[in-house]
Amino acid sequence: MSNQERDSYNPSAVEEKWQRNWEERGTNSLTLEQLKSAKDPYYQLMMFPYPSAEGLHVGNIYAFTGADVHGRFFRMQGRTVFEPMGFDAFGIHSENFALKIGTHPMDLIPANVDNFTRQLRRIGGMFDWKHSLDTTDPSYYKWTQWVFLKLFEAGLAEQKKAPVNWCPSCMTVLANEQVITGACERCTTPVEQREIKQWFFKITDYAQRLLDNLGFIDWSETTLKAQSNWIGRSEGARLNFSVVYSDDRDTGHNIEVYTTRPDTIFGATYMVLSPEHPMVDKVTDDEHRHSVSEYREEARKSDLVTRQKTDKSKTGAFTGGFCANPATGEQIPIWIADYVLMDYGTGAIMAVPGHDQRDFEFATAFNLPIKRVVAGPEESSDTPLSEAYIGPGFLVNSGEFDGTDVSDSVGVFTKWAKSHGWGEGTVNFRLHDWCISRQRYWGPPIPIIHCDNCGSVPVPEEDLPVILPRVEDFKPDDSGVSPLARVEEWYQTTCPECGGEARRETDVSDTFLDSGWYFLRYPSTDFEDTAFDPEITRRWLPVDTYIGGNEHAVLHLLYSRFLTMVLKDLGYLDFEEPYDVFRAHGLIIAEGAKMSKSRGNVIIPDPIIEEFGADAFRIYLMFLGPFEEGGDYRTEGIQGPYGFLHRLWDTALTATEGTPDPDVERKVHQTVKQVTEQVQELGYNTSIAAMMECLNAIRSGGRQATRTEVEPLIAMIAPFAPHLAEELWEHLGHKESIFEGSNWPSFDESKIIESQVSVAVQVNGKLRGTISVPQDAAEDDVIIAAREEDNVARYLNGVEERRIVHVPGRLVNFVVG
RNA sequence: GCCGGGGUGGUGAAAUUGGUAAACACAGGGGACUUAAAAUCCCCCGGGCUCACGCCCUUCUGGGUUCAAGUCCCAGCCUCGGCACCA
Repeated sequence: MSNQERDSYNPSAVEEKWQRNWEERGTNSLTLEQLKSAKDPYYQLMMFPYPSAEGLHVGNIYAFTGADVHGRFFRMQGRTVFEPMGFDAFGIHSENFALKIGTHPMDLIPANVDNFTRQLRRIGGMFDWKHSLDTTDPSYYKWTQWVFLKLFEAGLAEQKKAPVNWCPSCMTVLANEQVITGACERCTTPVEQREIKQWFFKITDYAQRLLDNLGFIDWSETTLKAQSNWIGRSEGARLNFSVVYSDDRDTGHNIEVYTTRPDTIFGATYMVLSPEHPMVDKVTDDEHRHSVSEYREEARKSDLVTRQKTDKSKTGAFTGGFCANPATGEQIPIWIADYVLMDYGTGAIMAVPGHDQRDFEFATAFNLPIKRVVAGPEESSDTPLSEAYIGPGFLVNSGEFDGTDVSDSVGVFTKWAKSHGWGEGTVNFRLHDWCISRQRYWGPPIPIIHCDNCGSVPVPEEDLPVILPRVEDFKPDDSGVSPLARVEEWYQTTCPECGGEARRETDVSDTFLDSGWYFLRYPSTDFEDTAFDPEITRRWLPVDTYIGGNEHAVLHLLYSRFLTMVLKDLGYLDFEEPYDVFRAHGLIIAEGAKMSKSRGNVIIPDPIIEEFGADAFRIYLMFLGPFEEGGDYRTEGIQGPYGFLHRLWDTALTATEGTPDPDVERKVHQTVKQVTEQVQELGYNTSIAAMMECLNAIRSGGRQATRTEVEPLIAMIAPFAPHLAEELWEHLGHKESIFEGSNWPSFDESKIIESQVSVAVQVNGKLRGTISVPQDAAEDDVIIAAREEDNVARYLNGVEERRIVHVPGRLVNFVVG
C-alpha cells in the first residue's frame, strides 16, 4: 500500500469537502445581525499580510495558524468569534515590485490578492471572508482619508518644511522608523538629509500617554520593552547659557542645552552645538567663519550612516564664540560637532568631559580642559581621569555643593537652577513626530487642497474618497515631488472654500496610516456611510487578542495605539488602547538556519500541503516549539504529526460503544485539563504532545478505543486540524459542524486523580528507588514503605537518620549522617 | 555600550515554577509481517563502569544558598533580537 492508501484518511479529499461545506453553510462568517447582537463576542485579530507576488510564506502561515487555533478554541468554548483577514496592499514595496516587472500596481495587486485568498482558504483558517478588506480599495481608503481629516481638524496634522530622511535609491522620504542605523530599511542605501515640506502627525503630544498605558496593557514583554525604548523618555533639565563677548559682556543671546546631569554643571568646560543649530551663525566670529561653514557643509553632506557611527573619532570646529557657565561664571568656548544631533533635546549640550565619555573623547581630541566634579569611592577631587567617570560618588570642585551624594544631586541642581532663573527640570522624549507624507504614487492621496487665498483646505467629507488616478508613468524621480504632481488634469481643482483655482496635495500617505486603523474597519465593512459603526464597535472592540510579528513592535503597533487615542479624544471611540492582549509569535527557521533564497532553504508551503494536507502542516508548525519563540522546520519532522493524524483517524473509525477503561479515561480527563489550560496561553507544542500521549494510551497494546475515549480527542484536535476533526465528528453521528455550539470537552477533577502515585525516594538527595503508594496515603505509611524499599534500605542500614523530608505525592528524602 | 530573550541527548524540544532531568516527536539501530520493497506494528536509543542487582557522571563554565538546583543568588563565556554619539 502507498502512503495514501494505507487507510482511508485522504487529507486532500477531506479538506476540500470541509472547505466547501464551510463556504456553503457560512460557518466562518458572521451575519450583520450576529455582529450587532453577539452575546459573548471575541475578536481574534492577526496582522494582515502584504500580498506579495511570491505568495504566502511559511512565516505567514505560522502566524495565522497560531492565531486561528486560538480563535477556534474560544469558539468551541461558546464564544462568538470574529476572525477577519485582509490585505495591506498599498506602499512602496508593491510599487517597487510593479516597477521592476513592468506591471501597473492596479493590475498586479488584484492578482496577488486572488492568489493569497486561494492559499489562505487552503490552509483552513476560520477567516470571515464576508468582512475582508483591502487597503487599496477606494471604499477602504475613503476612510483612511477621513482619519487624516479628523487629525487635521484636531490640529494634529501639520505641514512643515523639515529635514527628512531621503532614500536616493527609492527616491522617497522615509520615516525615522524606516531608517536602520542610517540606511534605508528596504534597500540598505545610505539615507541623505533633504529639506522638504512634509505632513506630520503630532504623535509626540501623546508620548507620555503612550508610555503610561504600557503599564496596563497585556502585551508580550519584549514588545512593551521595545515601545518604551522607542519612546525613550528621559528626565533632565534645560539650562540656559548666555552668550558673551570675550570681555565678558553679555551679547543678549542665550543658548539652551538639555542635560540629564545638571549636577555636573561645574564640570562643563565647553559647549557644543549641532552643526545645524540656528545659533551657529550668531556665535561664530569672523576669524572662524570659514572653517565653521566648511565643517557645516561637510556635516550636511555626510550621510547619516557615517555620521551616526559611534566608533568614529570625534570631529568639530571652534566657533570663536563663548558663553558663561551659569554655575561658575567662567567663560567656556562654543564648538560645533556632529556628535550633537539637532533633533534630540535642544540640539546643544554643555560638555562635561570628566563624566561623559563622548565629551571626554572630544575634549581629548581638541585639547579642551577636563574637570573632575564627581569623586567615586577611594577617589578625591584631583584623582586623574583616564576616561569619563559615571559611577556613584560625591560631588567635588562644585563650590557649595561639594560632598553631595550624586544619587540625589540631580534634583538639588534642578531646584537651584530654577531658583536663579537659568534652568528648569524637563522631560525629553526620543520619539519624533510621525512623518506621513510620501512623494510616491501607490498610496491614498492626502485629502488636502492648496489654495492661494485660503491655504491648506481639507477636502470636504462628502467629496471623499479622493481617488488615486490610474497613471501609467508612476515612476518617482529625483525632483522630490510625487508622480501625481505630473498629472495636471488630476491635481487642478477648485478650492472648496472660495471656489477659486486650487491644487490638490500630490503626496500620498504612509502605509502605516492604512494599517493604523484597519482593526476598526473589519466589523463594520457592511457599512458604506461610516468608517466604523458605533454600536458594533462598542460590542467588538478593543480587540481581544492580537497576534503578530515583533518586527512591528514599534512601527505599526505604536501608530495604531496613537490613532486610537486620538479617535477616543475626538469622541469616536470609548477606549484608548486598541488591543487588550498582544502576543508576538516567534520566528520559523529551516534546518537550523534562517530561511533565505541564497541558502536554498526556503520552505514552499503548497507542495507540503498537497502531500500531507493542511491539517498535518498546521499541527507540525504548532508542534515545532513554543509559539512565542518559533522553531526549526525540518522536512522529515512532519512525519510525526502526519502519522498521529492517521492513527487518530483509524482509532476513531474503529471505536466501539463500550465502556471506557478507567486508566484510559483518567488519561483523557488529564489531557482535557492540560490542553484546555494551555491552548489559551498559546502552549501549542505541549498541548499537541499531550494529545499524542493520550492517543498512545488509548491505543496501547493494540487495544481498540471506545467512542467516549476518542471523542474528546477529536474535539481537542479541532482547532489544530479542523478538517479532520469535522470529518470524524460527522462520522460519530453529529449533524452540525464541530465549531457550531460549545463542543469543547470538559473534564472532571475527580477523575483526574490517580489512585496510586509513584514517589521518589532519596537518601541525601540522591535517588535510590521509587515506590508506589495510594494517592491519599498517610505520611507515616509512605515513610515506612520508603524505608522498606530494598535499595533504600541498603543505604539506611547502619547510619543515623537526621531528618526526613516528605513532599506528598512527589518524594521522600532521608537525610542521614 | 545599554536593554531584553536564550544556552538541556545526534536533532526539534519537555520538565506541575525548588522535588524522579530528557515527556512528545524526528533521525538512528534491532525485530515482526512481506518473495521483496514501501507502509504498519513492537523493542532499544545522554555518557561511562558492570554478566547482573546496581554505581558514578551529565542541563554553557566556575562559585554559592538548600535536605534537594535545569529552575534561586554571584561572577564569567557564547548566542539571538531591539536600541544606539539620545546628552
